[in-house]
Amino acid sequence: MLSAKTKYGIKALTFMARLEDKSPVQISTIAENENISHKYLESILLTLRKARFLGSKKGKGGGYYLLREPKDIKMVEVMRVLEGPIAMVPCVSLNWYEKCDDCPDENKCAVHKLMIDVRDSTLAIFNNTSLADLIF
Amino acid sequence: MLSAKTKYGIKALTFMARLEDKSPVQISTIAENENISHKYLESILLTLRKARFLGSKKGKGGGYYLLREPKDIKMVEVMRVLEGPIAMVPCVSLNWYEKCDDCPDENKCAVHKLMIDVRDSTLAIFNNTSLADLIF
DNA sequence: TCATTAACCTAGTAAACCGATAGGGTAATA
DNA sequence: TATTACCCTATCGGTTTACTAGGTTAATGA
Repeated sequence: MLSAKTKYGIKALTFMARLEDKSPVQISTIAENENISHKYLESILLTLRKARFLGSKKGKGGGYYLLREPKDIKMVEVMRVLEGPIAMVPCVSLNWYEKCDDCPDENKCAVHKLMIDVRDSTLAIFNNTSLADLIF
Repeated sequence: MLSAKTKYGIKALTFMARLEDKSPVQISTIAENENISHKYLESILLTLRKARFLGSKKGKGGGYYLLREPKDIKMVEVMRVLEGPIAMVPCVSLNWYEKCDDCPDENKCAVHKLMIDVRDSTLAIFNNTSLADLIF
């Protein structure tokens, strides 16, 4: 299951990407338009800012804004920041690898073999999709 | 994340598929060989039996056995029984569809669009992989 | 200068989910 | 008829998740 965090994060990013005006957008604006809890969205945008997707401005007229062009924001980066590993099992994760306790030889493991295929195809999609591709 | 339930279920199925002897295998045998808790595996095999992947035999010399040839067991069926929906969000699920509360129009939703692609590529893999493909 | 605005940050919580266990019941075998 | 091994329900402890509370800091502008 995709977490609400990731879902909301992507929605917020696309909301910003769709705007003509490039001046800062307030959390409330996004929260109301996308039907997301203000406070929860706040924590998500904070994460996205720390990951260098967003910049922010405090005080009156402040808010968040995209630091890069939508076409330069690959979904694989967004997914890794918000959702974590792309792989369905740690033993096939490229960035969060972890050995299974129970598996003596992962080269003979059926789950491992299957999940590598799934990881690769999912990865290909996230690598080839940018934020710009999701706006229409 | 893939649940332990699904992981153990697939391991149990491949364990059986690899056997020359087609007589019933006891839970304990699989549990010991694959390092799975006996009691937990028991509940998983029960699920697989109810889903008609396995048959069972009670009493001494009893156990579980595959009802179909490994090549005729598609992973998409196994995944749906053990893991549930293939899709990462209910709004793109073919078998467990559910509308999002927050989304007024899912045709304009970025998450929806992205997750349809992921679902389709994952589905293709599970459709084209049988239990027999995972034994080597 | 100082009130207002809006992002920043830490902590906490209720509910849900998950992996595992307990403890019997039932049917088949020898 | 004792043993074996599957069948079934209930429960539990730990973790994660979605969300909330409540205050701090920095920028704006009247």
